[in-house]
Amino acid sequence: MTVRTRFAPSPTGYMHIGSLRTALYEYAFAKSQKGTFILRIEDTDKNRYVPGSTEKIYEQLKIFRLNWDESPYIQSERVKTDIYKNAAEKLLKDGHAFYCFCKAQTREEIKEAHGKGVSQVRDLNCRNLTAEEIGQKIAAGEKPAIRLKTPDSEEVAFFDFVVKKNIKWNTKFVDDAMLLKSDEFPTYQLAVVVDDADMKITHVIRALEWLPSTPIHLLLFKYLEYSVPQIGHLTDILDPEGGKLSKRKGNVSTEDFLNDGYLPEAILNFIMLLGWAPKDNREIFTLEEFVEVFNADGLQKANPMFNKVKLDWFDQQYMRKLDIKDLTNKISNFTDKPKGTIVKLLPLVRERMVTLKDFDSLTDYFFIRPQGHLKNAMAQLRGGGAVLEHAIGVLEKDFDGKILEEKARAFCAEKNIKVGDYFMALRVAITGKTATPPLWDIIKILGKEETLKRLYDCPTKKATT
RNA sequence: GGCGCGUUCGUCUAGUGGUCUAGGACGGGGCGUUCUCAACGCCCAAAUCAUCGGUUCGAAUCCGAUACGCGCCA
Repeated sequence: MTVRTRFAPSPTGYMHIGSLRTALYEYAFAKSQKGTFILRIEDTDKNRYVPGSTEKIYEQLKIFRLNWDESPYIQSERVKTDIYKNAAEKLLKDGHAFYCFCKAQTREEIKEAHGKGVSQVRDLNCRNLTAEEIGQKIAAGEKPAIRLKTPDSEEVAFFDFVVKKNIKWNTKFVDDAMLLKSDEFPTYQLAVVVDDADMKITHVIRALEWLPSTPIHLLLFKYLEYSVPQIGHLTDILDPEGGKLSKRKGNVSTEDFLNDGYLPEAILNFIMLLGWAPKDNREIFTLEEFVEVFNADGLQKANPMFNKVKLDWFDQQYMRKLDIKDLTNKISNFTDKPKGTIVKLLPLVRERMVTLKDFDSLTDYFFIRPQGHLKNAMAQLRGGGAVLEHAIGVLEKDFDGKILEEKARAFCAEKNIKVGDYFMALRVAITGKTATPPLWDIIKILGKEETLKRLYDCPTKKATT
């Protein structure tokens, strides 16, 4: 049997980094077994639907190269085929569901009605209505919803192939889940089961947060007479601040990271290892390599914490792998500088960049002459003024890196100053910074005229004292 | 509150009864190279394997309880 996995996001605005990871594992699981990976948009919850987000999901998956097979399945369109309604009616007919006429309640209302601490699992109002009562209500124009008639005390269980454990529940703790709303739209619970069966999904891989609704699905699979797929639950990514990774604590959407200048390959590689590990400590994987080595055994069961510092490291690794042309193109999305300029300065800064965004801040001194703060910096350097005068003398005569180096060393030896101090004085005078690429590389690009102008503009006299 | 899942260096993890004085990576510290930074090379610190109890000749590895974390329901 061919493996079929699905990525089933809800279009609620953006692609969460955790969703991307789920998609990645689903993709890798299918592809590693020459299987099929499909995409299903779960958009039956009209309240949570955000226009444009379906397109965003397509776009993001493409950026990360998680290409799905078959055309995407859209639940709101499938509603029109009555597939969910038919399933709900079958359950009704077989006595596994009941009509519910209760008004939809908000969380707050339910809380108030039942008091805190009381878990209301059974629907007492409508579960036991007689056929006659139901008939009257419908005749009176009331639109019923359909809910699952959960058995009172049965055991439901399944083997989680990720957690590698048998997990079971007593149905007395499983609620009478809403299946079909009064507008005939299915809830997540019904739609997911009907679709996984209809699309012949062999392996359901989803986040741990769905584990508690699994007993409902298990009952539905049974009552609808579908065969149950393998089910496995993935860890949730935790925020270093505590709790699940959430929007208000920082970046969570894949777009956020992309906009911050991280390369898709780096993000993907980082995500791979947040919840899955190989046996051999290897860390760098392209998507293809990952598919090659991926297996469910390496999936973790403890929630990992999102550690941005490691992401930075991955980004640096991938940035170095790019050739100048690719890197230039990518950087040009994050700076106003023309590509010609980027190409020229890139060799000086590429080892120093962590993200694509860093180009501007690492090269700003090429475009902005160092200003007032320079005085302070200069004053701290012993003999700074004399150094600058010396350097000016050398550069005016010979604009050459080798000669500058030689003469600087000779000068330092004679005046008994450190070579490091000499170049630091020059560095600060020319760039206004204490950390830069090797000085001559910068001077060469600035040119003789600009370099000398910057040196002349320094408050050498004051700094000498 | 109820139900469920989890727990190895700060973080991601290797480890599936003796080979573990617990390995790797990120981060941190140090040294080297060096005009600074970065990069690179070498080295170091860092886990009583959550705790307690049990099984066993022997446990990070098996079992139980507790604690803590995370989630779901409402």
